[in-house]
Amino acid sequence: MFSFQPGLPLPLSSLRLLVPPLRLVSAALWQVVQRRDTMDYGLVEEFATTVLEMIPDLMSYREKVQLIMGLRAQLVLELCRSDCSADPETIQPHLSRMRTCIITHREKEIDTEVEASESNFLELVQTLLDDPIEREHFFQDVFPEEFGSSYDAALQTLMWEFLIRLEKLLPTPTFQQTVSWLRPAPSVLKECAHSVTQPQPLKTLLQHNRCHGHLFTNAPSSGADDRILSSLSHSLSERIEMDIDEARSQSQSLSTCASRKERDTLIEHDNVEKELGMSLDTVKKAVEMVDGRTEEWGENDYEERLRHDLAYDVLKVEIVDGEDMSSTSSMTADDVGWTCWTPEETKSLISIWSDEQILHKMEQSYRKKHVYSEISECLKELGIKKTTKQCHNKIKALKWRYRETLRNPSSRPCPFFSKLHNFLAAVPDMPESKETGKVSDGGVMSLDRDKGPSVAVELAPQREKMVSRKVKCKTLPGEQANEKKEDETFCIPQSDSKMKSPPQKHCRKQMVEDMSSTTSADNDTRTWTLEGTKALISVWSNKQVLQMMEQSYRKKHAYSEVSERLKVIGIKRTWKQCQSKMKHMKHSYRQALRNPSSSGRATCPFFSELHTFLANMPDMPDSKGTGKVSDGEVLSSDQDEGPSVELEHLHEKGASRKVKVKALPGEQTEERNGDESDGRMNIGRKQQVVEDVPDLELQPVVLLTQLDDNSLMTDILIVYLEILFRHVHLLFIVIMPIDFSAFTHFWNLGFQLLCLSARPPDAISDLMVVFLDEEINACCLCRVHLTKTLSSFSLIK
DNA sequence: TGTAATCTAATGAGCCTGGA
DNA sequence: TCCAGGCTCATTAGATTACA
Repeated sequence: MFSFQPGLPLPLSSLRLLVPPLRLVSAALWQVVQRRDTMDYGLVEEFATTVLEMIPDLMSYREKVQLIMGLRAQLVLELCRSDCSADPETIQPHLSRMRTCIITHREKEIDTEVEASESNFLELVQTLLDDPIEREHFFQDVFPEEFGSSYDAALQTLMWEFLIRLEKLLPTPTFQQTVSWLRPAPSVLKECAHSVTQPQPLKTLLQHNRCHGHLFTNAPSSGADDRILSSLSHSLSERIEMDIDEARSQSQSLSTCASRKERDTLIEHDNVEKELGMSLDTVKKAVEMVDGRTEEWGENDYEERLRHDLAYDVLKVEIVDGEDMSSTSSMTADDVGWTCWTPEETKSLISIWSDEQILHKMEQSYRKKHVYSEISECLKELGIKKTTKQCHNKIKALKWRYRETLRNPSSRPCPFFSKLHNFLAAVPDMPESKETGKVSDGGVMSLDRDKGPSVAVELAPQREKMVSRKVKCKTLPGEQANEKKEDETFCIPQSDSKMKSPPQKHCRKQMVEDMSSTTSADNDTRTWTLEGTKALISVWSNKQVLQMMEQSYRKKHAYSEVSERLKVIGIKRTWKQCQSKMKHMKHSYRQALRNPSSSGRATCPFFSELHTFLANMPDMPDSKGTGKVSDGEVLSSDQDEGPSVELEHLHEKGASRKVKVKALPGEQTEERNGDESDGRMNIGRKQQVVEDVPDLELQPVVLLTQLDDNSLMTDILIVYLEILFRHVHLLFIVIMPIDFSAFTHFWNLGFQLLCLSARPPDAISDLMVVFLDEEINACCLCRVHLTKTLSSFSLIK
């Protein structure tokens, strides 16, 4: 995959024209590992670390640690081998990095084996540095055995796995996708063409391909060939008549014109192509932002560029809320003024802050500036540029919020409460809670029983906390004890702040539940949370709702229906609120349509989701190239706009998935099946009825994998599923072991989880993953382990 | 229905005070 | 003098309201 034909190497300048940059770098990294260029392992490790921080689910904790530590360890040993580099000053940064890696990727429970390995390795390195004789013995006898060919083979396997998964995650877009993603702007052509201003690399590349027999003969002449000559030959009056005729023919039928048919075929093909790319829309947007950002980097700092060009630390920030945070991301710590801490950054900060060494240093000295400075440095190593002062401020704010939550549970809940609680609870200077009771080492907070059900948080000593990281939630007498793991219980993404989570008057238990995730009802009836908005979109995009909207000019009943449907899934909003929110979103969507630039899209964070059903609405503006709507049919696809969101290609998959499309009263009835679907149904005007499909296939089932903390993957999945549920009535899925929060995330969006219906969500521990559609499997970009068979699934059902 | 104005919440930064 | 805690202010952005 990464190697070219021997004897016919292309120069890098030509390769750059042919191979996507990410794949090119992947290939280079692979070669480094394959050739065992140990001294370059640092760069390889940095790349892997950055990607894995962004996409934690790409590899398991063990795999991650083994890959990253494995690379770094080889580099350290290589440095130790040489007399000139075997000094603590050179080695120490590498060891610190290994430590950071372990902390960063550490999961709920500390892996003692990993910790022991690290500790032993540190000891080994220290010995090698201190004792030259021991060092000689080690490299002569031990090293070839322990760090020889089998070590390299294991490292190569891990690296290969990593690169392959990355490759699958970000498949190279097709030409059609690229066309659809390219924003029409005057500078685009100039910028794109700039990369091929030097003719030689292009010439070399073309010659190379010619040698490999990729030259194709002229394609058969299409009808469009003569169209240009034909057009040029008409007079003005004829032209006007033709335009009128064409408009008429468009509104009546697409089938009368052969050339149009042909174009539609292309459009359909284009749509099908876009289906695959659809899920990658979010990725694509982020990549665009990254691309834009690379201009800001100087040409000389290659390593820095490499890291940022490929690192998805930028992506992870930007795609969470669909906003372009690039302006702050690219600044140096010193440049930044009023900068936001993203959830990921805050998590990293907490992760470093909660490290025993850091905590110990905090405790040791009243003067803590150097500790904040160290935290700042650690963050910098993770690619998070924050000044000492900013770290200090943030820690202060987090502590303040944590204390406030302790003192007054009815106050605004503290994000990351449980994470902070894991180590702050044991800090001696924590205040006593006014309402919830005392907090002391190893003690239990007493409850304010007058406030109704409450939660007692067991405060184990800090060391124990670091290991178990569990928060015990107790209910009042008479209620069942409930134990939840901390991350499942408290942590809500801070990014949600964008969608607001205002102060709520809850009892402690309520607070815990609210913070636990997105499952619980959206109790605040005034503001729209991220999940609430997504749920609204989900309901809005429902065929019946869209139909109600279309049927009458008076839409109150439709908004009421939306309100009711939201209520069912626990989101209480009046129809007025729904109307207002929908209006607002529609407006944002329109603006984004009119202004297809990235800034325009930034005003509409749910563009992709809205585009799936709003694009076909008759009252939508005819954006530049977005597609014209006429008589309920989309006449041209959005070739110049964002990726299409239709999934008609999925219909093609199964003949059993026969979809009958019934026209509304007065409209002509037509019948389609999946194979015939041309992908241009107007959802709002037509009623789809699925017939003759077993209940099993009618029941949508969510596909979940272990993606809970991965915003990128979750976003992709959400978009994908939302589309899927509208267009495809088949079953696949799922799941487990899975983090509760991931499950609830989808639950809150109103997705039904067939296989979970019989058991409470938190009782699910080891359910199966079944895919009924291979193509979907390919689209989902998920690691799905098919460890059981279909028969297992029927058991689950 | 679209849009501008206003309201509200979240959050980083900074100021003040007391303590080591 | 420095730091932490407590608190306020400024900035930002989403939600809501009012009006054309």
